[in-house]
Amino acid sequence: MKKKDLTKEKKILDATVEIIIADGAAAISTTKVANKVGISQSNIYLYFKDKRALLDGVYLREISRLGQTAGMKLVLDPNEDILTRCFMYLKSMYDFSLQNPHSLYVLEQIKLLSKDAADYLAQLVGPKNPMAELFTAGINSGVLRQIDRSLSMTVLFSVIEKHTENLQNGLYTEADVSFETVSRMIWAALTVVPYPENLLNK
Amino acid sequence: MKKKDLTKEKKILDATVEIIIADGAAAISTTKVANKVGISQSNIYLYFKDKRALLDGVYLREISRLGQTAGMKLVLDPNEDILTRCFMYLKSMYDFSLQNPHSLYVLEQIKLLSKDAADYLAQLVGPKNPMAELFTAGINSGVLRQIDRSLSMTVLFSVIEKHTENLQNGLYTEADVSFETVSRMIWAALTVVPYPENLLNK
Amino acid sequence: MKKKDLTKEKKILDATVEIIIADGAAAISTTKVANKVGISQSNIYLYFKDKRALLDGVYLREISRLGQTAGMKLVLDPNEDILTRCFMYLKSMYDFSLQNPHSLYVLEQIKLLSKDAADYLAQLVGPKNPMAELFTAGINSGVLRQIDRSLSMTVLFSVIEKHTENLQNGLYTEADVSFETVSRMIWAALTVVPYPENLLNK
Amino acid sequence: MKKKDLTKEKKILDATVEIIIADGAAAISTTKVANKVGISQSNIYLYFKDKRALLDGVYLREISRLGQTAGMKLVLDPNEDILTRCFMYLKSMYDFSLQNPHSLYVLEQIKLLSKDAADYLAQLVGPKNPMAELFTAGINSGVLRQIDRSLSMTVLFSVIEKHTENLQNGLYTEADVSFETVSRMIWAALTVVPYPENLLNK
DNA sequence: TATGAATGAGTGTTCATTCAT
DNA sequence: AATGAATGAACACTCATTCAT
Repeated sequence: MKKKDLTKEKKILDATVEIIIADGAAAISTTKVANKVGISQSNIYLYFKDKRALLDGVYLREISRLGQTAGMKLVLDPNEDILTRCFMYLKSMYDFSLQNPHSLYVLEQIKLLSKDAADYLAQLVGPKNPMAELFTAGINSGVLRQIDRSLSMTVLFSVIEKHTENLQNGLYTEADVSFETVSRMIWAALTVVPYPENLLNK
Repeated sequence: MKKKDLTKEKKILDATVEIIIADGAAAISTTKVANKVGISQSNIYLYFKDKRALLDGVYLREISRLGQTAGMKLVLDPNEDILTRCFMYLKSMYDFSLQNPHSLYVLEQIKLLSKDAADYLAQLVGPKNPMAELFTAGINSGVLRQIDRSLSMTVLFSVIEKHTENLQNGLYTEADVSFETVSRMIWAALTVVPYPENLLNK
Repeated sequence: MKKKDLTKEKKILDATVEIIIADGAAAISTTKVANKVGISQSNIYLYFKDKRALLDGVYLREISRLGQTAGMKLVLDPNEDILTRCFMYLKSMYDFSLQNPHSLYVLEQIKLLSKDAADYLAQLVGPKNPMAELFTAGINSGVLRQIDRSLSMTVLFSVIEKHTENLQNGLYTEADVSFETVSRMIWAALTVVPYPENLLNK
Repeated sequence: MKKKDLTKEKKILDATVEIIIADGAAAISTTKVANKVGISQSNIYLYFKDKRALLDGVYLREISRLGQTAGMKLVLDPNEDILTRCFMYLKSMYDFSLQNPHSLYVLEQIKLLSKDAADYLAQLVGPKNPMAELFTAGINSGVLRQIDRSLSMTVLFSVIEKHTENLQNGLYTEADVSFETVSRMIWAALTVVPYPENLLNK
């Protein structure tokens, strides 16, 4: 169970993601993943003890990717003012999604497969999450709408994911539906303050 | 493939829905469904030619349930003013979801299982849909936000679904998070006009 | 199990034959036959107690059709001279096959499905068969080759069947490969006497 | 799909052939084959990707066996005179069939099961087949009867197959019906020249 | 570290057959 | 005479997982 060859582990995760994108998470099988990587099926079990562990691997990598997004540093900086942090969070997510057009979809697909979806989401939205504190602060400072955080998160993620999907499918271009348009909508849902025009080109 | 025993067909659909709720759409198998109904597995094929047809059956029943919601008549009435119609649409969906707490989840699960999700969604959001006209009118009359309809729909459905789920899971009660709270959030995202306070208790 | 409606029985047999021709005997199923006839599946069991009985029905009808061929009267007439009877048998089979291009194929396909093929063939070539006597006489009178009858029959049937199949498939036309050509070949295999030119246009 | 254990693959093919011989090709099922070999059913899919591939495997092995028959070298030698080559072909087939009493039957059964029989036959009788050239030469040199090759092949194969079957069934012995007897019959059907007595004991 | 071999449980689907109406 | 409903057995095929090498 020692994972020496990190390259191989990465290849396996990549292949899994490819399959999710192409056929959905329900279509994942160790056979298909192994074929895609070009290794033997049983080899996968050296890197992941389970199919479950494989899915977890994909999920966690995607989550951590999301956490390492550039703008995140600013978002988590407690010295920055709340409104800016909130807006930058929105912008970071948007940028991240356009740069990793399949990330949110992959996350959703994996959640779909697990009944214990709540457990997973917990790692993202859960109480231990650094984001929780931002939300609390946001509400307390009168920026964010006073509503359960899960609903705000839902708006944020579902709109950005749908928008990304639309762009991928060529339904429209970013010229037609810009960041400003999308973020105004999300901002209206999440906050009770005017859209921060000044932050737009920051 | 004649379906005399409508009771049985209903039972099969019900069992399928139960499984989706309990374990997700990916967990559906004809065997499980049959066991739940208490019939032989092959019997299912007398009522549904395919597993696909079974899923379609579940999907369509849920969709039609949604379309028959009380408030829908008002929503589709072209003599009513646009703002009222939009608000009533939102309210109808909200009420429907609370009364059928699993409907939206079931619909989403089935959509996520099918790659041809677009085809399905089409029946709901598609151009032939009577809702499309409401949206166009809503935008033209300056009530709705000028943004691709799919994004507005996403906000509407995902928030209501999440809210319903939260209530189901006992995360909070309707006293904590009321229709007004939720609808204000959605309204802010969907429209560019003030929340119609007067329609609240209509 | 009373077979009142002879029309229906015929329709079932016809449908079965159609399926054999299209997809082979292995593809026969009561469902397919019933669908083709436009009756319910269980209805078939009123006319045939078994799938086996259905196949038998097809087989026997085809066999009896073969026995009722015009030229057969002459063949079985013991007053006619042996050489003529032999030639007419060959000609009868040839004509029959061209007029019923699927008959021999159907018979072969049904035999394929039964291990007890020998039992079936028996009805055709067996000792009780009137043809047996013709063969014995043919050999005794020095017309037919002294060889086990089954081998002669094999040449006769397999060549005619293949020829019919070739014509059906458009591999060549009767202008290219005439009765004379084919019958000369068969005649050479079956007999030890010259080809009866005079009987050709009889 | 790598096949290291050639023994196992062979065993599977052998079991399949046994079933064909006992019950006909239509009776083949992966379960039966697996049971006969004494392995789990799914194991078969490690050696053959398909049931189709399994049948192909049986077919091709039988075909190649046929091609490797001793006398074949002489048959294909273009320096040998045509009449000898033709006779040796006949003799090779005869010897092969008696030594592999089920080969021709197995081949026929598999062909009958496939609608695409033509494709299969092609490998045996097809235009790319070295035998095709022998036939053309045979006709041009005035040895073979001027008739479509498929008809000649039919006589050759069906008679030898039937003869082999008769011997197997104990209908008669080789003392009763010798190679000479059978080959004279086939020779008469295939050629327009006298039987080559001198080649008999070669 | 990697693989080929193996398997048992499970998949959706078709089938021949029976029976009450 | 005809049918809809029902079923158990069989089918080809896929899967996650294990193990010896």
